[in-house]
Amino acid sequence: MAGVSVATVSRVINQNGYVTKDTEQKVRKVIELLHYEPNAVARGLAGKQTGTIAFILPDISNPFFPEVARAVEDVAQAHGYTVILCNSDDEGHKERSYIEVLKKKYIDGIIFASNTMGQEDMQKLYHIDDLPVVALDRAPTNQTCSVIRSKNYAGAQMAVNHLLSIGCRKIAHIYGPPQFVTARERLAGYQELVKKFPWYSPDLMVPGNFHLDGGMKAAEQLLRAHPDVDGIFAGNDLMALGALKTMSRLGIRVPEQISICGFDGIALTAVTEPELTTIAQPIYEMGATAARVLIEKIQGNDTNAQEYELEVELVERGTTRKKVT
Amino acid sequence: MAGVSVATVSRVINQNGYVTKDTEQKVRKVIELLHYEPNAVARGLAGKQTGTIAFILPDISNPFFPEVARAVEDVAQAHGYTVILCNSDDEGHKERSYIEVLKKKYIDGIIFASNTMGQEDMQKLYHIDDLPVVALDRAPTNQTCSVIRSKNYAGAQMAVNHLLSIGCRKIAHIYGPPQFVTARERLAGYQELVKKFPWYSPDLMVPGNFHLDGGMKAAEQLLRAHPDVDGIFAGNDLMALGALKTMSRLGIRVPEQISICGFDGIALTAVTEPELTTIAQPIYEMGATAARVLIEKIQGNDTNAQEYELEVELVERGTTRKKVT
DNA sequence: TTGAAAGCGCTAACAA
DNA sequence: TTGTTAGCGCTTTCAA
Repeated sequence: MAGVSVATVSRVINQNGYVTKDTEQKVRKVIELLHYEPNAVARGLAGKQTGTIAFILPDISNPFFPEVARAVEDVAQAHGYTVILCNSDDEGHKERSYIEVLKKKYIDGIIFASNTMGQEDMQKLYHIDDLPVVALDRAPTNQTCSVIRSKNYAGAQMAVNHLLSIGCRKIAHIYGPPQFVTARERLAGYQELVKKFPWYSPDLMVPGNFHLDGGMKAAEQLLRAHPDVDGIFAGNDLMALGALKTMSRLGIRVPEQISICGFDGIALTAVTEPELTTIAQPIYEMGATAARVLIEKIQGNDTNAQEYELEVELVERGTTRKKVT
Repeated sequence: MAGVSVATVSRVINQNGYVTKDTEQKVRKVIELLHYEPNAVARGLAGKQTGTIAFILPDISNPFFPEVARAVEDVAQAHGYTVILCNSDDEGHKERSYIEVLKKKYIDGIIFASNTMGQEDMQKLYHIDDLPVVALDRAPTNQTCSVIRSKNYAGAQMAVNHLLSIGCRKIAHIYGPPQFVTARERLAGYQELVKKFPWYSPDLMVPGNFHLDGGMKAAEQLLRAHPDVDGIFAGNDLMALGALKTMSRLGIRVPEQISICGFDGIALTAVTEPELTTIAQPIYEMGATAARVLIEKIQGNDTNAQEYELEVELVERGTTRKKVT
């Protein structure tokens, strides 16, 4: 110790315990002088907090997630945390193996955007009750896990209402894999609103896979069965873009002949021409909120689970336009 | 120790030092029994290796990077490493602050895809000579840093040759920010090949920003100055997509009136209609190679810097088509 | 071949 | 208010 003391330094650095202004000054000076940097790993060992959180998602290549990841990292960074990225491909065994590794590394908390395991599994199997967890888009089943979601049901209805309002008279829906809550909610929102119409028919709802190709195929199938469809609400933007592609290939004009509305609000919706009308989730905000909530939990405030339901917004663009009749 | 020994366990786990088959068996059994999991943080403290690498990139929201990140994470994961994600926005101070944090955390190595600092800075300022580093897309200036790149110059010429071969007779180039080597190399490749033609003119090269809007504006500007351009080679896919958008807005048919070729091979090139012809880099492969090389360095083999130059490939799609004359 | 013990660098309880 | 010291859980000499 160039100055005088020993682990009073610790007190200075952590700003806890009693220290005289005087000695504090001294210590800080020496710290400065020596370019001293506390060793994070040692602190981790001693304090069981590493200033690291993990973000487990299905696949960072899926265009929805980079923006979320960016938000998570931004907020984490701002609070002095570092984030570990984990691609689970929605496979349970990958999630599990990540969790094991992460726990060994004294991770401080986890943000889950991957859907495989029920919360119960997580708790039971991995004893992460103690570990702060926040989830994106799934129902909370335990007390320690907060959830960030957005208004899928209401959003779906906004989409349908928008299509109705511009004059569509037969609206179909391409829905995502039913194992995702988001897909189910959006489907339900559509169905509820639409079932009262005379043109309603269950096979106006066709399954997709939340990807481009799924949207393309679903749209083809749809048009074969219902050539008179004049509006499509897709369960996410990727499938909507797929549908748009199919239209383009079949020589069907959008929005003149068929209007298309997506869901998510990913950046890609602005690259096509016409640009895609969509129900935009506050994607960045969702990631940022998740990180914020997680960090608050880690730091001890706000222990109980909460559900945050963010607003969605209709972004009207080229793939939908008022019909001139 | 439930079995018999003490830190022989360490030897067993790390498979080093002498241990009898017999005691090894015993130890393993107890490990199994107790569900013992070595504590990674403690190992980190003791051994100065944490099994964690960092991936510093400009922005994970930029569509080029998710696929790289995915590759890095896949390979890391396969080798028992965990990856920390860092968005630098190409700002030096962010890179620096990350490096500081990462060093404190005993990170084992860094993959750099961010371009701000010269290697010299990195070495001089942050003493990361000891730390294994591999860079994506930049010239190596020091001995310890390997570089992964792809054939930008040759790729640019493939693009131009392709446009020539389908009958384009006046080919423009939208180039990226000159501070990026990749942008400079692609520009050089274009220029070298094109300067011998009578139609060549320096203002056929217009600047873009590697983003969609930059491509859109550049294309507008270009067409104003040279309405007779019939081929555009953009420095990356995003700008090419921007150019495509501009064409679509101006009612110019692609590929009939103007052909467009991009560079990178990102997934987005398949969402538009027509789909974008592009010079595809092996994006995933680049990330995977970076991770592989880094891990090899970390593990001691292969200490010296190498340059890996990966092949690119022409992916012919809808935005270019043989002119019928 | 195995055990004892000294760290790795920091935090926190306990004395002083 | 500050110093001592015992861990945190593992690796690694050095002896035995």
